[in-house]
Amino acid sequence: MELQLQIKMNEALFLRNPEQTELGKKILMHSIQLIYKNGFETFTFKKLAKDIGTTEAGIYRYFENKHRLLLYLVAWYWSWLEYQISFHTNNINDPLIRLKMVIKLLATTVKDDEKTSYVNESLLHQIVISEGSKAYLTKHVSEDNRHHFFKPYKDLCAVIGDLISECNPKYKYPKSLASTIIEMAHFQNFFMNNLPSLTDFGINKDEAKIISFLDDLVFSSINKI
Amino acid sequence: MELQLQIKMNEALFLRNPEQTELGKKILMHSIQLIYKNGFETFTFKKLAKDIGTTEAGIYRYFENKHRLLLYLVAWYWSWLEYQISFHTNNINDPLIRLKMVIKLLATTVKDDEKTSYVNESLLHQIVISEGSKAYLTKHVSEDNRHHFFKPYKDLCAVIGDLISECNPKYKYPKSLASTIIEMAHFQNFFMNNLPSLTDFGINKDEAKIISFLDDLVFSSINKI
DNA sequence: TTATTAATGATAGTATTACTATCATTAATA
DNA sequence: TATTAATGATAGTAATACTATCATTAATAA
Repeated sequence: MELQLQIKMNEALFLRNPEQTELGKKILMHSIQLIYKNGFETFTFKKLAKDIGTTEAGIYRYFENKHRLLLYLVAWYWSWLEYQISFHTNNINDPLIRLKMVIKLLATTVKDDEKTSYVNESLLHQIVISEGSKAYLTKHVSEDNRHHFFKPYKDLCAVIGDLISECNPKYKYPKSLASTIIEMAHFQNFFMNNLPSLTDFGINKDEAKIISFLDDLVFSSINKI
Repeated sequence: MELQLQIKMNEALFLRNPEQTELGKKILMHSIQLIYKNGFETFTFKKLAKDIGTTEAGIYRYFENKHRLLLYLVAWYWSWLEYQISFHTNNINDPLIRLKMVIKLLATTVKDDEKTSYVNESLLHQIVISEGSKAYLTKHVSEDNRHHFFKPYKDLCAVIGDLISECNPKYKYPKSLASTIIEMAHFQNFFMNNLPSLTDFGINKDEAKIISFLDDLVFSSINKI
């Protein structure tokens, strides 16, 4: 069985749909590799063009600028993750077990998904950890929000928030707890690998411990009477 | 009584000590204003120089580049906050009350501190909320860490972690919980003001609710048996 | 008092970044 | 066969991120 997964992206994110052409797919594939390797700050369209074997102008036909490309990649990731969550929590009735699964999916290193040929989810996951917050930590966050560029992130947060409310309808901060889980799944990973003294996982760098921490955090909060 | 507060900064952060000259103090004062106003991305030494009435080269004599200046400002902020914490928790014996005070100090909008003439803590607090993570979310985080540029942040985290352990010696994740509190005090504030659907405080934008959320999160976690 | 040093000002220059514009070529479709 | 869509090739511009040089001024030491 060979499946192909296509994620419907907000069309305002790009000038030309990168998923519909060979060059577009190359832009996605190589930008993920380059940003993963050298970070978003030093990433330029010129370097990307050289890497692909096209010209700078060629890239600009797809994305207005590198920030839009980052928004695209990050939005793609959150959409993909929401799909993963709905896939893996399907048929599980107990919301507590579903929530546990969500935490696991958020905090576990991702393997490359064969269903998406031009996106390496494993690298993209690392990019979202290191660069994801830069998507919204800008002066134009409200404008970008008006364009619905953060919809996949907000949708995911809403899904998790609803799940938390399902576990405990009386819990007062489901959305904030949801965004806390999402952010901390990534920040604790980044800290563990780069500033380990900010975590309790520095010695063996075991992501299972991040999951335990988040489980403890979440279920302590919502299991109270 | 007129006091002057001087924070001892890591000398590797600057080329020439900005606190020791008039121009240096202007650089700190005006960079805070400019970054607050336009964000770190569009902030340049050229604009800063023009704002101050000096030349670009003049700024470069103090800071190697704008990222070092950001590191300086953020490090300054965390040092200042640790001082605030030690000041406000002095004479409080109960670690639970001390921890509550810490959360309050982390999550409360800061007023300008008269004791530091050339740093507007209120604006700096907003900068740390919006730009603080960019200090370490880089490819050179390990190198910067080797230079001890994050020491004030790590020190603060250690102080809070120790306080958590004092509240409950059996709690397994004091450092991770500490970094979670610090980050979330800021992220929930940013979300509340810019992407309110990611929080439960969107309607009235009341930072007291952020404090309640963090209190609930922390004390649920550590008060278990 | 003069000599020396430290800090600043003024100016110039370079490589890179972040784009925009134009025109020719090729491939796909009508 | 004509038309359109996508790409390639090239050029150019303003801004960014620096580095270098030399003159001037202010503070301090001999």
